[in-house]
Amino acid sequence: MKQSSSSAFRSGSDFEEAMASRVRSPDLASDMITKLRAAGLRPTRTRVALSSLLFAKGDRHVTAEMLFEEANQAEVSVSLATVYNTLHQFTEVGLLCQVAVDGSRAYFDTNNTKHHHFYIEDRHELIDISPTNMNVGKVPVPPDGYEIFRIDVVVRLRRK
Amino acid sequence: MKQSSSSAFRSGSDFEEAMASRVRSPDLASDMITKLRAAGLRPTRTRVALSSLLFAKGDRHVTAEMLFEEANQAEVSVSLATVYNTLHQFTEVGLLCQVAVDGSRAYFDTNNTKHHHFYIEDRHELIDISPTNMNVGKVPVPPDGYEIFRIDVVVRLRRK
DNA sequence: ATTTGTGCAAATCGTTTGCATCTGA
DNA sequence: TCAGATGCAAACGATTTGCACAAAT
Repeated sequence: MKQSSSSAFRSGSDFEEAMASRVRSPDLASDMITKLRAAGLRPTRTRVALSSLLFAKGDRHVTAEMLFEEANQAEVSVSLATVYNTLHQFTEVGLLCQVAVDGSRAYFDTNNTKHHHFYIEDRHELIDISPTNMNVGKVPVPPDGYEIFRIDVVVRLRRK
Repeated sequence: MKQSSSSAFRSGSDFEEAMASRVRSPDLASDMITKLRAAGLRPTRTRVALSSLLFAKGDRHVTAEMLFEEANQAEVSVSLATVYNTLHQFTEVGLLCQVAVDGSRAYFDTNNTKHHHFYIEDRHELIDISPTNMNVGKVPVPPDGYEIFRIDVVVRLRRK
């Protein structure tokens, strides 16, 4: 899994050092570089920094605004526009998936395996539901010419 | 069910005539007046006109923009803001329900019974799925202090 | 060197709000 | 009469885009 950081990029570059200084663990950065390369994205500083934030702490559900604040506080300064662009790029290559629950904001989920969600409306908070704990029964046949590519289940919660 | 139109509102009013002239069938208008009154909303011209459009043709999934165009073409001129307000009022009193599938637009569904949806992404189109044809299995217990008030299932479709 | 990404500000889109005016009970 | 609705325009928040600059291969 983990590999020596030098294996992930060209030697003699100060890219490695620059990257390492931006995140807590140099190993994390190199993991991210590997991950980005595997996804076909060039591992730029911004992408490495953002993916480190996103993927370091297990499953997360973030809005662009949330990630933007997090990044600007602790890491490289990024513009909000770039955060949006990056989140969409990550989504396109399958590193993230987008969850439509709120209408007003877009949530991005670092868990890209099949699963569902609780949505706590008054806290604007998402919680994963493993497909083990909840599965959808029979699904009707889609209209002609179309196929199912995803099934989203949102269990909406309110304070008792 | 249906009742004579004069029974629905004060006699001597030209409200009835005005309403009747705005929709194909005066009976439809009076049905709408009844429906609105039952929901605790005053049957104003705008509300009667919009509800006639919404509820005359069976189950529909509309955006504010769609209803706005429809109304302005065929009926009383309404402002887009009023369409939004009216859709929300209808939702609050349970005549409509709001479906969050697209993130960018809000859809309003005239079917307010429990059911699910196909969502055809490339056409931005919703199709009802009766709960008879699809049901969700066991649902995990919600976190403490919260209760489930709705479960949304969206089956996303793509062209084959 | 060439291609690809980034920052910024301005543009856009859907939606909401404030307020003066109108209308139904 | 008078609370409640409506229209309009302006305000708004989230997201996207255009373009000059910077960085990665």
